This record gives sequence, C-alpha cells and structure tokens, in this order.
Amino acid sequence: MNPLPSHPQGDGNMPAGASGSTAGAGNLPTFSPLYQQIKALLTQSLQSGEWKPGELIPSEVELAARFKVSQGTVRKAIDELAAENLVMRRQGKGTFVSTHHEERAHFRFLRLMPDAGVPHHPDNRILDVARRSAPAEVAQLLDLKAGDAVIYIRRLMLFDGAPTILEELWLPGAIFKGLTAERLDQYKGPMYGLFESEFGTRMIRASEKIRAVGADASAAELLGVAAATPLLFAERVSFTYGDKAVELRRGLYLTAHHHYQNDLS
Amino acid sequence: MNPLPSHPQGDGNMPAGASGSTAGAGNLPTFSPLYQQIKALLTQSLQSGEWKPGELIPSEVELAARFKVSQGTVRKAIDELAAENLVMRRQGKGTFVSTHHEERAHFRFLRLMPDAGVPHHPDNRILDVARRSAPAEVAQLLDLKAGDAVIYIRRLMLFDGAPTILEELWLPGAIFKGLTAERLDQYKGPMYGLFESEFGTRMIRASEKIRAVGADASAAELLGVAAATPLLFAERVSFTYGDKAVELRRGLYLTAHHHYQNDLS
DNA sequence: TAGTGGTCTAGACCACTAT
DNA sequence: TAGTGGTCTAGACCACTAA
Repeated sequence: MNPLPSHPQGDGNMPAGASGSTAGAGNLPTFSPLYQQIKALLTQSLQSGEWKPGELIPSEVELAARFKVSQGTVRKAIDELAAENLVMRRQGKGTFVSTHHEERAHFRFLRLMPDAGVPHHPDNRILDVARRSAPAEVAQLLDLKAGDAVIYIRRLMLFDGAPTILEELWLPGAIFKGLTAERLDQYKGPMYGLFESEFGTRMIRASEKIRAVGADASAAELLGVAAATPLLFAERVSFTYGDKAVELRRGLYLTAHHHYQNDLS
Repeated sequence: MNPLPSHPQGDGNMPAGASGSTAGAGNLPTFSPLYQQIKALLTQSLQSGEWKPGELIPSEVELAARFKVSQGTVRKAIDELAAENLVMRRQGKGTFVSTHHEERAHFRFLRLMPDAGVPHHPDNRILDVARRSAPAEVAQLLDLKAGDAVIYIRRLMLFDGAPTILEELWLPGAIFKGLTAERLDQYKGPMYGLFESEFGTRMIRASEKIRAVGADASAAELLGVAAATPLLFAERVSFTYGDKAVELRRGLYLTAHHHYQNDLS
C-alpha cells in the first residue's frame, strides 16, 4: 500500500513534478515537496524504533520501491537526515541510524576542550540521584507541569584526575523511570548513550545559554578552587524527535586549563 | 573555452559518470567529483571579486553552459555554497552573493543575546586604534611573522546604553591599510560589513574559544562593574576564503543580563 | 510572459564493501 | 560478483518573481 496520501503520480510513467501533494481528499491542505514527506516518514520510523541506533536502514532502492517514488527523491530525503546527523551514510555498505555510542558523537556535545593536548574522556563521579517534583522553572523548560516527577542528578567530571565540570541534570520522570545511581555508576561512556540504549530516548539537538559566574562555596569545594573563582555556566535543554525536551542540564566549567570550543559559520 | 581541465565528457551525449577527472595530462593526480571542481571554480569567482557581495551570480543554466556540464551538477555545487552561507538562493530571482549587510547576518556572529526581550544592535564606542607590530602570540594566530604590522582596535559595545562588551581586535596591517578611527566612528553597523565593503575582505568562518575570567581594573571600570566580576572571555579567529586568518578578536562579555547563545546539533 | 530556482523522474556509470 | 551509496545527465513540470 502506498503510505503517501495521494501524491499526484499515476502509472509511474508520468513525472509527478514538484506539486506538493495535498493530504488526501479534503483533508489538511498542507503542501510540501514529496521528498519532505518521505523525510517525515523516515523520521517516524526512526522515532518509533523501527530502525534502532546503529542499525542499517533499508537501501535507497528498496525505500524508493516501498514509497513508489524515484531513488533520487529518497536520496534527497536521506541527504537531509544525514545533514541533521540523524543517519550516517557509508558508501558500499548502506545508511545507518546514528548513535551516541560512537567516538565522533562524544565530542559533538561535550565542547570543553583542553588548552593543550588531545581531548580525553572524563571520569564521572555521581554525587546525587534523587526523584523530585519539578520546580516551576525546571518544569517550564522541560515542558512539564510544575510538580511533575523529575529525576535529579548531580555529578562531577574529572579530566586527567582534575575536577573540571560540576553538572546538575533534570530528566522527566515518566521517561527515565528506573534510572538509579547504580546504573549510572556502572555505565561507562557518555550519558546520552545510556539514555539511548536503556530508555529508548535519543537526544538529537540541544540549545545552550552560557554565562560567567563566580563559584559558590559548594562548587568551589567540589572543583577544588577558591570561592568566587570565575566559572563558565552552561544551561542546556536537549531535545529528541519532534522537538520534545528531554533533559535540562546545568553545568559549571572550570576553564583554567580548558576552554569551550565553538565554530561559527 | 572549457575551464575544466579535461573532464571525461565528449560530445555531450555520453554521460560523464562520476569519474573524478584528472587535472590535465600528467598533472596533479587529484581526483574529485565534477561538482566539487565546479564549486571550486565558483568559489574562485567569489574570492576574486568577479561577483561582489550582494550581487546576483549567473543563472544555473548559464553556468552549466559555461562549464559544459549539466544543470544538476551546477546545482549541487551551488547547494553546497549555499549550505556554507557563501551564497543565498531566492526562488524566482536567482542566486546572490552573501553579504554582512543583512539583518540575518548580523546575529550569526554576535552570539550575545539579552535574557529577555528582542535582540538589539549595540552602540559602538571606539576607544583606541593604533598601528602596532604583532606580538608573537597574535602573529601566530593570524599566520603572520612576529613584528609584522597589525592594526589594533579597542572598543566598547553598549546594549540599550549599558556597557556590555569590551573588545580588542588585531587585523593584518597589509590587508586593512588605511583603517582609521574616523572611518570606524562614522561607520554604522557590523564591522564585518565595513571590512567587506571598504577592504574587499569578507569573513566567512570563525573559531571561538570561550572561558570565564575575572574583570581586571581597566575592564571593570569600562564595563561599570566591580573588579573581579566574572566575565565571559571569547577569543575568536576569523577566516576568509582559503582559510586565511584575517582577524583576531578578544572580547569580554558582561553576562549579568545577557547570555551567549549556542545551538548544538 | 519569460526567466529563475525547486522538484521529480529515469537511466547510466563509478567507487566502495562484502561474499 | 552483487549490492550499496555517489555522481552525472537529460528532460519535464512547478512555484515564484518581475517586466
């Protein structure tokens, strides 16, 4: 069956043209190019878990047959997904669902780099895991209702043994049910990898606001610096498919021997 | 004349295929797809000033005829240039060379946003303009020799009347000959616009390293805060075509009512 | 109405990977 | 050798803009 709601194509001999198809007869009058509709369908399959992180998705020819469009149209849809880092193309092998269990993904969201030397993976020390009800401000940023259950995590990250990042995380309780300190302690690697594997929630985009602040007594002690030491403060909201917020993260970065790297273009 | 060094195409009836053409007979054995070669040629025309910022470039069909390739190949080349913000496509009108004289370009490189309200253009107050010889560190970042002539600029930027950014700039003297305090004072709008219009040097990419620091006496006074107030410190190196460094900028940002906005993907 | 970029198709061949 | 993504062509029609 054709999963596309009536796009103007007949026997396959007549080009469809760029006519943005309408959604059925008398339905929503949404117009969009065919490849965008294909892209949306592919995204749905990613979101639903039909194709899981790290897995191979069907080939372009197979998808073209399934959707009854040309390979070029499927290709353009996948091109955009690849540009958004949702999938990865590998010539000769196929197209794979992106995963946070890859070296290259690790440092795309960890922007703190050493001033000298090569980037290392930090050691994590979980300080706190607790189930709480969301404060108003947290609830608003996570698109929850104030008082909804959230999981609160506090951790210290050490680079080469030196405490460098102090982070607080708030996660929607409904999604991350059963996340305990033990599981966090056992887990090696980036937290987004755990979220993806254990909770089926893959972070795909984030928005950060960065400021400079002075260390309070608690942060100063944990980071091993004097009180009022200037720290970089980053507030991050992460989103999964459908622009759904799934994490609020507030980090204090010690930038004595590290810097936040950003490339503008 | 065919500006492409012998790509394997005959009478125009035989598809060229994806064979990366060699550069002439017995020349550099560099292989690259046709569209990448076209892209390089287009970039040359941008760099040389054949098409100036804001201007319309030739249409896809005209370029296809000029280079003796199909329109689809030209299209793919231009697609990449558009993705890199070197050109802007406008349906029905044509493809235009990007320019810093556009609203949308202003805030792509000015990442400091007000915590509340809409972004405003800052007022600039030039504090200092001087011709100097490049310190070793500056020379290294700008890919100059230590002692080479550089232009040093110091300025204060005010948002809604409040001093918020204190910046130092180092520019290669050879490129920005004749840049005076008067011209900087007279000029309204982003400095990159002036660089582009008056000096034919267009910034297209930048790399920033960000830290938190405490305000020294001088910065504190100019920004109207107490000494040791935490400030965000951003060191930026800007590049023009060919990854040539053309600016070193060091800014201190007061983040009491503003934040550095960054989107990760 | 003419010209531009935007979409879509169909078919060819290439480069790479695995069997 | 078969299958995958990558490149290239040729031609059609659509959406938008301006004269």
